[in-house]
Amino acid sequence: MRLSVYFLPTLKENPSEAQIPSHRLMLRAGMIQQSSAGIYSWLPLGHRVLRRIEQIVRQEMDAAGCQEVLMPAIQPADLWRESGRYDQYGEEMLRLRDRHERDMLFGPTHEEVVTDIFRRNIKSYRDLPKNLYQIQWKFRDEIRPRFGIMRGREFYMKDNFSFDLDFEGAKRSYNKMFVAYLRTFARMGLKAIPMEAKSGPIGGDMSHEFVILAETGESAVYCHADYLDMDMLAEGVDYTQALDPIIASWTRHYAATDDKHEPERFEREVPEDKRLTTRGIEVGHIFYFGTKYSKPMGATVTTEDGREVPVEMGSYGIGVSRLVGAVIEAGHDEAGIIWPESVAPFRLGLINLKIGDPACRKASDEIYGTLKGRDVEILYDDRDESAGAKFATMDLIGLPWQLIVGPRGLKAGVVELKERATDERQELSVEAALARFAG
RNA sequence: CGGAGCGUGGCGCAGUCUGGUAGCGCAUCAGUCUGGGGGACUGAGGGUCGCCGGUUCGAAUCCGGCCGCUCCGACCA
Repeated sequence: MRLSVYFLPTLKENPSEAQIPSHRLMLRAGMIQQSSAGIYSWLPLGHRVLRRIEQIVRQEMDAAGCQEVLMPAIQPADLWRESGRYDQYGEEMLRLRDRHERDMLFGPTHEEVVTDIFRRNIKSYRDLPKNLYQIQWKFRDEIRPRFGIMRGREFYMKDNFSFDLDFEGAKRSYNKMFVAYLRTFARMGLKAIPMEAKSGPIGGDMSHEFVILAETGESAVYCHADYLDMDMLAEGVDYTQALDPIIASWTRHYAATDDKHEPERFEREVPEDKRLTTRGIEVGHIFYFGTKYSKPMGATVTTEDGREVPVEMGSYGIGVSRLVGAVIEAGHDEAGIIWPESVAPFRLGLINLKIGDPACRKASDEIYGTLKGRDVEILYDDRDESAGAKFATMDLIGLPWQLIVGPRGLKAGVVELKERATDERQELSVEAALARFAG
């Protein structure tokens, strides 16, 4: 992509409403634009990141044996009356009425819809387990949206639902999601720590929130510092193998969010020098809820011995749009964003320092043409701007690599490669640079 | 929802107290010089001062109502 034609409305100054780095930088880097309170448009750069994160989530869901569906955003109120949640769900639910005076709602979540799909199609234990997921926009009319897309009213979410015959099966599904989440966040370069969370109506220990530690996070968290040093499981996982050892190692220490925190237990179980009290960003939540919806909605299956039982369910959510902010909170400096390669909007930024110089132009065009031809995601700053402006823009949008073509270097037959995260620079020939990225 | 603020060219702000020609920086456009960290100069365009009503000879400024947005708290991916 040539920057001269790319829609990238960057800001030099900090917008006054943005309080936290991710919000500030997303606005300054032209990734998002507010439409109304808690509702944003995603501009090209932001949209690319959103898509990349979405794709990682999708791949890991698929790898864990989930199947993608897409449920309606607008749901009938009757379904919610069946589960008993229509009256119970508060003002966060956006309620609508269609032209026939039917009560509708913009889905804040999809347990009812997915349970309805299940009950209409699955009747036998032989069709279990099943695990369906979707990635789509939700709307929750939050009292106070804030921090840009971190707490929007409209947000992009992956949610999935497991269906099993019995508790043992449900636990297996839960564990799969637990591991899938560890992998998903690790691939984005995030340290997400599974923390005990409010367990809801069923009780037990089958509810975890995955939390990125960050001072700007919304919730207070308490955990054992050793979690920070643990390998985030970047290598492959065989979901047919027992997952208990992985679960065990990730639950062996104390880690809890504010509403589940037990100070006495924290002090008893965690040595003083290992007690970490900080704040965190919740990016995922996994949850076992048994027959809470299947029972009232009549989602039953027939067992091997002919009994009819409500299906055991769990639900699992990842805040996809929130992750964009979380990745920025985890990776930025004074100059701007620092993307991990896995989610970067482009892998490489090419800077032609001197537009008026024929040699610079020729070398830059050649590099751009070659890499683009080999499907390298490259953003080429071919604007007629000063060198400083180009450096500033490139640092702001945070692409992992910058390839700098200037008259000084070209005279010596080299271009400069800069790594955004470390600011390490090396000079190399054009050929070497091409090989480095097209190889 | 309780508390606190803000709304003036695209962005950041001044002007409002004390009514009287709408202003600054950045951005934009044209041109020239530049070109290794948001460069310089010259010129230009762009604003019903959130909306409605009131007071007044005259309202960005005073009064009333409404709308929008932000921040702090209780809820949430």
